Amino acid sequence: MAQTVERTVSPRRAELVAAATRLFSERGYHGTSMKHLADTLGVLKGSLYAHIGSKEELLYDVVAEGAGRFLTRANAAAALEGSASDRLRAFLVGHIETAIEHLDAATVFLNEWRYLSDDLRADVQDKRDAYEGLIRRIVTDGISSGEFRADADVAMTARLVLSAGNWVYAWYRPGGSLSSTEIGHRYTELIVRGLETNSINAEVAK
Amino acid sequence: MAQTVERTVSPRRAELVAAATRLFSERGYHGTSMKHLADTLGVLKGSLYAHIGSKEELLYDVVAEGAGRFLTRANAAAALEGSASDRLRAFLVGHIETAIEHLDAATVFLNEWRYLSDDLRADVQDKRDAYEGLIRRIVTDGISSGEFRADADVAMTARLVLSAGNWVYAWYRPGGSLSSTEIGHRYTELIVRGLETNSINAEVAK
DNA sequence: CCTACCGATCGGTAGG
DNA sequence: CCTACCGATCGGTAGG
Repeated sequence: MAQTVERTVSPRRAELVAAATRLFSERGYHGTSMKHLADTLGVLKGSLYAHIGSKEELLYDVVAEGAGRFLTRANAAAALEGSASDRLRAFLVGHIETAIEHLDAATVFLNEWRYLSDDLRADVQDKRDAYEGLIRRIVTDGISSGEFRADADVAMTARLVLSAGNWVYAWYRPGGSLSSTEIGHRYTELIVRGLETNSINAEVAK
Repeated sequence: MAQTVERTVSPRRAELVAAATRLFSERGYHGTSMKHLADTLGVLKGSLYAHIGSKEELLYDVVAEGAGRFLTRANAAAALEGSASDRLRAFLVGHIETAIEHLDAATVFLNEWRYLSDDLRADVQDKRDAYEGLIRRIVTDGISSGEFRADADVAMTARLVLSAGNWVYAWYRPGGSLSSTEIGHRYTELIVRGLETNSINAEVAK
């Protein structure tokens, strides 16, 4: 009782999850074998089962870790005081920063979660629904406050924000000229202000 | 020489490609076995090789067919006479109609193309680049004509359009209340006109 | 973490 | 399109 209990996942398991994040991202869940994973860690595949129960458990770990990161950032953005467009910007910037800082985890989260079995997939679906609820709420608030146009389509606006954020993994490559923060800002400008000229927003903007 | 030459792919091969489109979409390329495909068609897996050379050839067929559909519609949109926003709308509506009418093919095209070997993948990449070039051109034209704001970011705007279109497969389910055409229109409105109030666009719009 | 192994399945082929 | 088969690999386990 004097010693702190080892409640953290074993470091070896964490290495396994890290390797799985990498390989599942590059080759897909079904395209990655346990032997592949084992080779990466320098052990034989049978040895992996000292740390995990199954390959699917590993996928769930990677996906849940990704989902958790996105949700944490989004909750922070939604809780900000400030205008709806401030919160929308914080939400999208946070999403894109997360996606880029953890590109492999984001890729697996977005592409491979559908291969989870029913129970685990339902768990992830709940998190995705909660996530979408946060951005919808921000849009709704902006309409209530008069900041966004009254006839704005909440569902479609929320989806456009998510589409911008969720597609980043597909085109972003490290070393680009724009930072993740800058990418988020530009998308937000586009969505909030639109493209057309003849808008007084152009003059209002700094 | 009197008979027309059988130049069309054999109907059996077409059925195979159709089955592959379905299964690769649901389970992924690596998650679909040749036995699986064969079961769907009611034959033994060895028999499939009378129609194809390899499993990868099948993936390429599905992906190339999807890419072709998108490109055809996009070329038509880009060739329209009319304002840049008209062409942007036609581009996005065409993309979304194509994605929804051929949801499985679109899903495979977007998610599984990366598992093609280098040569075939490069071929698909070229088509993707051409596609992105078309929408960038439309945005550039809109800036030149003064229709879009002069400080618009061409690359980011084009990416936002593609993000909206490419993410549809991830959330759209048949039986929704919006038609594919309507979805395309609403996204286009959002991108072109923006969300904020205090825009004279609100009054200008019909 | 290794040795040694399990039954099942993988993509693909030869020959008819 | 079937029969019959190929070597390789799959996820996973028992026992140490």
